[in-house]
Amino acid sequence: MIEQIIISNVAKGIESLFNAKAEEKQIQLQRTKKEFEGDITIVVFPLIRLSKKSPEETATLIGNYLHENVDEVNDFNVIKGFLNLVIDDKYWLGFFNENLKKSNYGEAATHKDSDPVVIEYSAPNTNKPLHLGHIRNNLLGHSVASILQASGSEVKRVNLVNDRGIHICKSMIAWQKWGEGNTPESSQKKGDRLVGDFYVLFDQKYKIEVQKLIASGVEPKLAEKESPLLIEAQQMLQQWERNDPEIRALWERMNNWVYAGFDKTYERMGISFDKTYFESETYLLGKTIVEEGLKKDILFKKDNGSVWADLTNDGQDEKLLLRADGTSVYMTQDLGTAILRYNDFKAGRLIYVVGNEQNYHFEVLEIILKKLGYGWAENIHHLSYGMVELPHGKMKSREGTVVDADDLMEEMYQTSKRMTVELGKTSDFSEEEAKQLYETVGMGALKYFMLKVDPKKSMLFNPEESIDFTGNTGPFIQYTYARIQSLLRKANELKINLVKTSGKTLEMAQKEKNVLRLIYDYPSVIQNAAQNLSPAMIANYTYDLVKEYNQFYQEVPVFKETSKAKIIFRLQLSRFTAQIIKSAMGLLGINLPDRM
RNA sequence: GGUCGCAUAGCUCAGCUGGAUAGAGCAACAGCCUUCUAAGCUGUGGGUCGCAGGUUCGAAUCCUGCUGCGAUCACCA
Repeated sequence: MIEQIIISNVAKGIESLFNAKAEEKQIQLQRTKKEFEGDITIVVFPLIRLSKKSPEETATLIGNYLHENVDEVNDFNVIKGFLNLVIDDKYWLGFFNENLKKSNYGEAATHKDSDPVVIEYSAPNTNKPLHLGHIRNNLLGHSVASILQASGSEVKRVNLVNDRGIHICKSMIAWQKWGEGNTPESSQKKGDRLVGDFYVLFDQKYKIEVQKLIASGVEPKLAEKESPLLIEAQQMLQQWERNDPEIRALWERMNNWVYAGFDKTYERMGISFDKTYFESETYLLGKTIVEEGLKKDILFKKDNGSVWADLTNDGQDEKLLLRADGTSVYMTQDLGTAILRYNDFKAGRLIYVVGNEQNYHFEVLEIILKKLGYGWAENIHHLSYGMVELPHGKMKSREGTVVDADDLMEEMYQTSKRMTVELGKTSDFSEEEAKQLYETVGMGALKYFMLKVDPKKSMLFNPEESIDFTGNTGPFIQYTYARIQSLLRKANELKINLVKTSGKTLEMAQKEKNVLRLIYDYPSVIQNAAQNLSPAMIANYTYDLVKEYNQFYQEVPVFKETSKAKIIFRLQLSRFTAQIIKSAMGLLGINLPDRM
């Protein structure tokens, strides 16, 4: 790496020039700004303490030293406190030729010695279909997993399905009462949608019942608690916990409808898991751990029998872990599943992709696990992402503003189809090819839109305006890729051999070099994105690369060139760019068309 | 009220561990298809980086306070 060469030589230079020792931090490199000549810039301000000379003088002395002692440094210029180094094109071309044939360029080999990263995402409830919020969650989780893999980690993707509880009982009751034996088949509805509809129906009937009670003189709060429907749901939950065969059968039946529906949604989204946990199988897990903690006096019991963790020394309040009746709460279960998961995979790291509304929960989870003696709890990482907001605020099921995942994906398909047909892109496509293109572009637009913003920031989605297809978008990147494929097809027709390298003596146009410089950055972009758990970094990098490539494409024609070597170089550069686009978009779960 | 997070162009977003005149896209306007795909390229206009202090040779970036927005603080999940 050229950066390493420069840093070590700057250190040497400082020693021989100023008789001083530079710390690593003091040698700061950055990319030279476009408006100045050069490739790499050294910021000399931190070094003037060592040189005891003015910034300009220091820069000039170091520049001279590097010019004389480092082959790759061809020239330099000094502007204020910035030393701009011109790196010989031979270096860049050498790098290019060396890496041209690496099919997985940018991706690091898996380090086998370290324990796997376990990443949880999706975590749906089985009482309603997936919505916009889940889309961000799923895309983020899946993409971060891919990025970690590419950076060299072994990764396990897990899902934890919330398949039991009062919510699913509500759907079950509504179905029993008003379902008329309807099934996904008989109603022609996706199973998750069908069950979700019954959940909504329960809520409607429940509200009517509460209103009636209030009208008959019952206190509003009491009415909400004493509604016969709600009591029925609570009783059903108890029956479920007692393993009542009839209830269990219905529960299984309806959940299976939901899973069939989820599978379709996941499939269209391109999301998958290595393992799926079900809460019905894990919800009792935390109890024994809590009881052990109680024995060891790490936790304490209140007079009514409820069990708590005292976190007042950790800047938090007290946290309930077992109710007075001995039943567990969300936190209790999560303690249990964390330990289970850690043991299942010998996890080196546990990542949870969960919205930032649960920041508090995860903070407390980690503290309690540590208190209970699980040192690995510090390897828990909550990938806390911002909410997806609509122009008028959050999604609210009551106001019918929930954006359904399936609906949104279908809309993206239709928009993609409309745009593509308007542009006349598919006139020579078969019907099958055309459909595939609409899907690829529509999903590409959606995924890129969701992933290009920093995960921790909340983002805005406006259902009124459809997601763009021009500018910083998925389709723009896909389009560039398709353009390159077109070039390569033509090269193939012309029987141009792209195997042999073009040597180090080629003269590059500025636009070519710009593209090459970005290609050079890709491996470090992956590492950075992995470190920050940020698909946005991959997206923004790819956009920069593609934008730069399009400038090259527009300004530097390939096949008009008379020099054979240059034609080959430009095609290789194009192919290399396409390869990176494919790799990077792969990390975001975005497919690419060969024509569009 | 306590805790945590966010605030950059009309809108949506970049800006890596502090470094040069703060960048893109959308929208607006003006150009570029007899030339490898115009879902593209070029140009113009648009900013007190929420406000006020502080640290530093240097602050959108770090610290403090304030304002605004959001989340959270349940014997809910």
